[in-house]
Amino acid sequence: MIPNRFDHTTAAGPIAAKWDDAGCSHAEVSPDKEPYTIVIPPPNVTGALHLGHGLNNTLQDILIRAKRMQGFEALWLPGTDHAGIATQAVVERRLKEQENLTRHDIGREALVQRIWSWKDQYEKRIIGQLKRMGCSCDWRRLRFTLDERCAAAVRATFFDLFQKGLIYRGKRLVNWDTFLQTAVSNDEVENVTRKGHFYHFRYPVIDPKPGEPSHVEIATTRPETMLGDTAVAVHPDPSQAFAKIERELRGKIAQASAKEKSELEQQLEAIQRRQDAMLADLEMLREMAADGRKLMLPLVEREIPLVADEWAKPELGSGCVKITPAHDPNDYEVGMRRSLPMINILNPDGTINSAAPAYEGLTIAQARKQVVADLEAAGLLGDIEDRDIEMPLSDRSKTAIEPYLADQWFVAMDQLAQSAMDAVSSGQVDIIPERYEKGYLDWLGEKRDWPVSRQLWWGHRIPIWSATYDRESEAKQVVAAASEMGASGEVDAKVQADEETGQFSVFVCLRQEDSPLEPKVEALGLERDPDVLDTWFSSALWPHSTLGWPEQTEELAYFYPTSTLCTSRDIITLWVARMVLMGLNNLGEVPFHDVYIHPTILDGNGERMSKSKGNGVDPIDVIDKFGPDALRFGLARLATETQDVRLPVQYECPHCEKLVDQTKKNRTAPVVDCPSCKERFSTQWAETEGHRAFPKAAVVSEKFETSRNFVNKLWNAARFVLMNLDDYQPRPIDVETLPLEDRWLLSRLATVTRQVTEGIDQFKFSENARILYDFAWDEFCSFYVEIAKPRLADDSLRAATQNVMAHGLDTLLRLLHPIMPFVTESIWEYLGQLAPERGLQPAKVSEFAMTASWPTSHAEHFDETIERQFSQFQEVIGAVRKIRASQNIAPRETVPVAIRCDAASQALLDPMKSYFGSLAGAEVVALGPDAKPFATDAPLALPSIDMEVHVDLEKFIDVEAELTRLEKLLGQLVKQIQGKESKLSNENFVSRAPTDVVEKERESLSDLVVQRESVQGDIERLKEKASSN
RNA sequence: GGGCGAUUAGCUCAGUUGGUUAGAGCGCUACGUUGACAUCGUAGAGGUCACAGAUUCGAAUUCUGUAUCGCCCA
Repeated sequence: MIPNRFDHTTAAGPIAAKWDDAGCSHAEVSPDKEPYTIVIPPPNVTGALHLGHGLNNTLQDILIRAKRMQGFEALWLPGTDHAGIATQAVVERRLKEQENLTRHDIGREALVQRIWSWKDQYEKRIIGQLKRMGCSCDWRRLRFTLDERCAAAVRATFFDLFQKGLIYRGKRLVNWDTFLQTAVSNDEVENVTRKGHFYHFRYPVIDPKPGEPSHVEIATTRPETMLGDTAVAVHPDPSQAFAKIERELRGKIAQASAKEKSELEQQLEAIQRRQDAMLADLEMLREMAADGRKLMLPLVEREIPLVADEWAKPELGSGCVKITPAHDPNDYEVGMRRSLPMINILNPDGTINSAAPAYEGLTIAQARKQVVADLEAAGLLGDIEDRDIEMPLSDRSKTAIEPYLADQWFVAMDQLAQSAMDAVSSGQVDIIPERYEKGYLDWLGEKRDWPVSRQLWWGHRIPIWSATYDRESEAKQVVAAASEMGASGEVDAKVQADEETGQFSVFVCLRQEDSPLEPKVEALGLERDPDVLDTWFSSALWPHSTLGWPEQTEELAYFYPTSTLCTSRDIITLWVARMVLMGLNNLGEVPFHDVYIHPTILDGNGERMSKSKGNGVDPIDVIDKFGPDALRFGLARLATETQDVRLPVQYECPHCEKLVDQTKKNRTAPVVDCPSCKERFSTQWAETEGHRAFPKAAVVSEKFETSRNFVNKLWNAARFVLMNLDDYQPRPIDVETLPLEDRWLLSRLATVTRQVTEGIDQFKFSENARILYDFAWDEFCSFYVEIAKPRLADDSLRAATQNVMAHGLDTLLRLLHPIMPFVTESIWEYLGQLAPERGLQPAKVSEFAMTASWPTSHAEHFDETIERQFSQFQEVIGAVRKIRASQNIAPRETVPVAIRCDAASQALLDPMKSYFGSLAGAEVVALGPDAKPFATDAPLALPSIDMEVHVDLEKFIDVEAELTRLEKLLGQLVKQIQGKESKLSNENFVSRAPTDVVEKERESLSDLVVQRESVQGDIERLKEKASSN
């Protein structure tokens, strides 16, 4: 006997093992088949996966399983990403917390060793998560962005770009993370608003002319940066600047609502007052700047110029701004424009360096205090205002980012970016949904050079050896010596002049990993760059490095370009764009044809899921509770075309198993009181032993409950089918001879198969899930299976019913398999035991659902008339049920029913009379044009199909209930009739709307009127009857 | 400041090119358990489609503006 529940806890493991043993997910080069390839967006080994990854990977698996069934050689290539900064940061933080050591204490090799063991641990966990979700990756091809094959690809690419002159070294202002001591990209910086202060300083003017001020006032939120000031700027044309602001404000006022107007007018007045008060002074300063006046920078006693630059805003502060080119991005621009010196005042660890000897060694915070105190002592400190300041924070270390001038390697993006833009504009790469193309093109269009150095130890080390020389001839000699060491494809050397120092740098790039040339290059006095490459550099190569490039493997020839990339929108620029340009550079071909961008999962409060917030849900917790199929089905339903979806998150109380909504408050609490059973449970924040004494609650979402129920429904429908197949004999299905309900099922299967097949190609995951859910539940279970019950009991119909039923279930299993692989596989096995040969022309099916062929949509089975007729039947059933419910007739009672209809409907319904029993607890006693109401009658008219359904209430009558029902019905009818009448009496509607629409309205109005009269008659009769009793 | 998106039932979401009474799941109410399934069945209640204009005979749907929320970029 088959159990009445699908027990995923015992079933899923063995199923996965069988697939694995049979090599179902392994793909090989098969020239006679068309390839379909997906490379996984490699998850970071920094941490475990949450439901965002769950969604991403479920969708990929749906695609790959469907394509595999469709006969493609389907390869889903798995792997993980080393995630340079993130992973090193995690390991370093642990090192500090647990052993109070820094990376410098243990050294490069030991740190990298520790990160490798971290990687091993998390890679294992991630792969385990994917496997439990049922992901049918080709595990034999598992890759890691830092493995040898990927390293070879990185090396080959870097060398190629270097040789093409697309890699150069430059000083740039970078986002410096003083904790991790590395530059981070803009994308790894998050701006937060903090409370801070706005300090006003006075810088003395050197030798002011008569009438000129003795001091210039500036203001800053970061006082310590004044140590690196190299100028003070004033606007070159303050009066014009004021005029421009006034013009803009007036423009806004003209368009503003009354409410905003007064506020804007106040702003305008303020600007005017300011102009009156300050314009003369600012113009004088402008003249002083033109005249070359200098200021004395206090504390460091450096002469700095007063310059005219538009960065100074007359409307803000004193109208003058200090310029610190080495520590502020805007000031850097001013420095470039005005050729100012750039003085770096920071050591890599964020302490003040020897550029300001009096402050050397102080941290930024200490220096800030000291500078303010010293300026006050010197009488140069003005007001200190409170102010909200925007502060850049490192995503990785959560410490403040310092703009910092450093040597970095860059990839010149001009040509590369253009090629990636062209690939999308020309349609070689399709981004779906299309709206994401804009962001991609805009970002690439800026063609900003890509800084690829990271001052880290975890990553691909930059393969450049360098040295600096005073004389160009000397540098050229070294270049010549290095170039002679190997062929031009092995070694490349360049000289780069440094304008600032007047020195000459020699850069030598080596092509091979562990090249024998390394010691020779080092013997020339060159040193290898200590930095590693940005992680995205190696992930940019992922679609081809994983297939063996730079080797010309047969896998590469066969599986590349890949078919589809499935990812989330936050890395369209960081990753997708870079894969496109690297694929084009290295292979001359785009890496994939379709980029499908799926939604981002938010929690119930609309916030992104993350482990650090506590709202991250581990797919394993959901699988433990609801099963892998429920997880997958639930996630697939979320994948609509929108960009965010909300998934409320709950704790599952370990005592009573009730779900407790997660709120912003309780999600960071170490222990929570269960509101249902009043017991306590702990959370991921539990720290003390006291907390840990309470059992820990899993974090899940009830959204998966529906899906779990669906799995159960499917299981039980299959169980019914299986229980009735003991004497099954395969026989061809002859459509012409089948009764209505069978032909209806085949017609619906044809449509559903077509829709689902199209849905896969159009990435309509949610719609597919809905179509299959509705079909399986509302049609296959609620109607087909119910109708099959009496037929299976009838010996003359049993065999044909078994064949169609087995075929229907078979098709449903195949269509559902990509979304719910485990339960469908399990049923498939049972079905195979009883009906190993099945189908329209019975044939032996494959051993696994996973390897079964995808159903074909039989267009010839689609029959509109049949579907319309069947829906008439469904309407009649619905009418009987409504009457029964309104009369509170007990389900075990069978009610006599009379159906007044035309001859055609009579012919249709006559053979289906016996199904009224199981579907509506009714017995049809009269059917056709002559069917009459009963003496004690409950009627329901179905005017759209010209039928009336009557139920004999002789034994059941509840006059009050019936009157209530009829009067409610009458009310609805009257309302609808009024609406229609007013519509049709509107001359505009009648004359302007298309005639068929008007005609339809007229018809439906007359139907409603007929119905109203009949209901009124029923009410009167009933009232009479009630009063006569 | 710019871009993208969202706003529909208590909650989470559908809603095709404008056209009957705007749908589903969960939750809620009532009734119901004799072999597919209570992880179920049947019926029901529940909506000013964020707001304001415009276009149209007709707008959840098209356009403009506003508000709120989220994300990305500066």
